[in-house]
Amino acid sequence: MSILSKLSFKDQAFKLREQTVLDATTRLLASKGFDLMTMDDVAGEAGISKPSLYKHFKSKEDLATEVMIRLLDGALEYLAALDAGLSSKERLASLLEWALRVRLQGGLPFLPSASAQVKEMLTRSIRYVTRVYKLHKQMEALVEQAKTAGDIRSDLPTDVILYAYYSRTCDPAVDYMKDYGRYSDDAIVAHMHAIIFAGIGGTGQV
Amino acid sequence: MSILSKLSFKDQAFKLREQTVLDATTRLLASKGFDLMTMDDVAGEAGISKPSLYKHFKSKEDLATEVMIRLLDGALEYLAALDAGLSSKERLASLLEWALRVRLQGGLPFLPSASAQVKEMLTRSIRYVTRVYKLHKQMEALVEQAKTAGDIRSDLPTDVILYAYYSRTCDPAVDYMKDYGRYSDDAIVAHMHAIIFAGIGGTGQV
DNA sequence: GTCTATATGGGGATAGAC
DNA sequence: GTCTATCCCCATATAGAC
Repeated sequence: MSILSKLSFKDQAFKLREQTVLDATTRLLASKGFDLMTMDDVAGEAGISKPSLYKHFKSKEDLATEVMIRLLDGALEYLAALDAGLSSKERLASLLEWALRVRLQGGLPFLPSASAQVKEMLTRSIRYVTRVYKLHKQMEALVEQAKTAGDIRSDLPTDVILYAYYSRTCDPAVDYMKDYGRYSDDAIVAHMHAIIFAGIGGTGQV
Repeated sequence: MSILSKLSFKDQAFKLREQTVLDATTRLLASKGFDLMTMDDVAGEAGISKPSLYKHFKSKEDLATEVMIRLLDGALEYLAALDAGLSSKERLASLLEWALRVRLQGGLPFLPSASAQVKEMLTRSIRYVTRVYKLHKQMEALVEQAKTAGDIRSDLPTDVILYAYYSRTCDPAVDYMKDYGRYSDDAIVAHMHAIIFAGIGGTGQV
């Protein structure tokens, strides 16, 4: 039974419209970024008026935060649904591939912006921080396990590995491969996988 | 003989003030980014008034573009001044270290923004594009040579290698290592070197 | 060339009708 | 709850005095 069937007809429409707005905002955040995205853009893209938009979300910051929360929920769900037989390194690789494909289809990276304002905005949201913490703890465990298995280098600190990993989801190299290199999504994912796990150095070189 | 000594006293002061403005803008672009940086910020940081600022640079875009041009000139100079005995891979590593240290000291990355607006702004400047092209050609040659020497993987396209390389100069992992990991600049440089050249995978793993 | 003071436009947010 | 029309701040850019 869908969650929607518990609600009245009007509330269903309201909830659906909310998802439409979140979808539109996701696309706009991905293409223009937080600073350049205007509430007029969002209203136009979602097909509603600006005051209606403000009935759903009390501010631009609130709206963007909800988008990021939904994205993190998606990541947590994906991670939880992974095949039980996969190794830790395979899980890391699979989640990275998921994130890259989300982004290649107009979605958002985990780290949406280097802007101090956006970072601060997100850390003010308890619901966002809770999810980041939960995901980070799971990722930490995966890296530790992969280190033990010898699939991830043990000579680099775990947090450094994770920072590098998260950063690949917003790597500008993806845009360059797509826009200038004309690579297919599959090729881009494969290249990013190679770059993060094996590096660009020749075999045996450090 | 300094270039300044060819100019009148007044022009010398003018040129020096221009460098002060560029320095201030560099710091502000690094901390706030183009969108959030205001011309009031720049004027205040440089210690002049806004109209004076506009006597030096005709627009905010012009100002930011000049900053990027000066940065690229710095990179080209650094590359040209490298010891003749260095291998191609050593040159690549050295330039990356230079770029990371510039950034760690409040400077800018090569790829200043993922914003379409900023990218378009920069590509409108012939002087900027000329320098990007010149640097890119030199980098391409270095990667090709390093591939031949077996120091860089030959199974990845050269442009993919370069996109990954450029992206490391603006990698958010650097900020995370500095802000959350409390790593020293030397440690950050070493970790970034390890990540780009050797990857995070265990030895012999791909 | 430098300043104070100001014009102009855009964008976040809302009042009030329906 | 949805819209039209509007408020108001802020940031780019400039006019005009010295």
